[in-house]
Amino acid sequence: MVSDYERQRLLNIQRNKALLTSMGLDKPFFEPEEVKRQKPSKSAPKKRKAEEHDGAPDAKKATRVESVKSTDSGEASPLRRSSRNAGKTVDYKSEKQTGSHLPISFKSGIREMENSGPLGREAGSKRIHNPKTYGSIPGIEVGTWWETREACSADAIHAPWVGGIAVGPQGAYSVALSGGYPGGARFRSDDIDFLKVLSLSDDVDWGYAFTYTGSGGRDLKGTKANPLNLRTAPQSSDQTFENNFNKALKISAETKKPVRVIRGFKVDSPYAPYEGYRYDGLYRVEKANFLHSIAWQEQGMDGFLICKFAFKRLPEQPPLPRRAAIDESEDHAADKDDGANEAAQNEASDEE
DNA sequence: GGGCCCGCAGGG
DNA sequence: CCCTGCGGGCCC
Repeated sequence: MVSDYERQRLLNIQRNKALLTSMGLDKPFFEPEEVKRQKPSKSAPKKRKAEEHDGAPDAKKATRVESVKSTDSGEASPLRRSSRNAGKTVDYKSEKQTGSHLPISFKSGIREMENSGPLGREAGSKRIHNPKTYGSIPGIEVGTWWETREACSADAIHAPWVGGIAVGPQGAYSVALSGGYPGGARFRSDDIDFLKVLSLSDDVDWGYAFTYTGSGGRDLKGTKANPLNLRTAPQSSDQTFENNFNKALKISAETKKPVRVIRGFKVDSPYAPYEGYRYDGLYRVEKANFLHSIAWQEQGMDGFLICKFAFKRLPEQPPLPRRAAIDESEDHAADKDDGANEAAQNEASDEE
């Protein structure tokens, strides 16, 4: 049996899908080579320029993942993981620690190195690049992976440690899909615990297009005597475009400035990394939609209004990595029937 | 797993 | 200076 809240969430998801579809973002508009796998000749090995740097296996110090070191030395690291080996997240974790399957670009970000190759920061975590720039950061390739948001910040990809939107005058510099801000939908589970609030998002992620929830509308302050100072709180008011973060994304939709996108492991999406945070390249805000979906108060009937944004990935970037199909069937079975995912699914399963 | 609380970086 | 924000680590 489905609670009213879950029903509303599913409705919101349908709305978000409709939002993307109405703009033609359900079509396989992205890289043709991603779609037509039947061309065996040219698509296979090179693709990632990341592998050019593969000759430098000198992982001096890993920030935190000490075991991600030179065990991967000579191997040509495949871009995608075989779905055969991908039954469990645990498997991936061990793979990550040996590093055997990871392209170099997945490791470059987690190292603090002196001068070996283009990096976003110096040894002492000092930035060499300014995060307040539109577009890519020199030396940081699409697909670069970090353990923490702090590391993302140090490499100038996404400056805020916590915030999801990096604000600039002509639009957002970058956004983080981190999963910790359900925003668009906070639901009470009637089925399990009457007071339990589930943090389920209604956002749709088709990889090359996705919806994004705005900021605000949550009371993070609490009272003077009892300041909440938490990073999560139930939606307690409407979101508006007066909010600086939302305003920035609205401006992005007007200026069409590119926005750097990182996906975090907490995102409920087949395009989310299993661990850490990954730079997925440049997107554009195609649309800023006011009052698109509804978040529900704990009491129920009073919905809060949410700012929704539609993102589209810019062309001529490396293909997006995608979780193996077997994991997705566990995660959630949504988005099975859209063209974009169909193509990506072929991509994911073609290594069998 | 959940609750608490400490940060930082950025913006006003 | 003040505040916030889709972290992270600690504790239980």
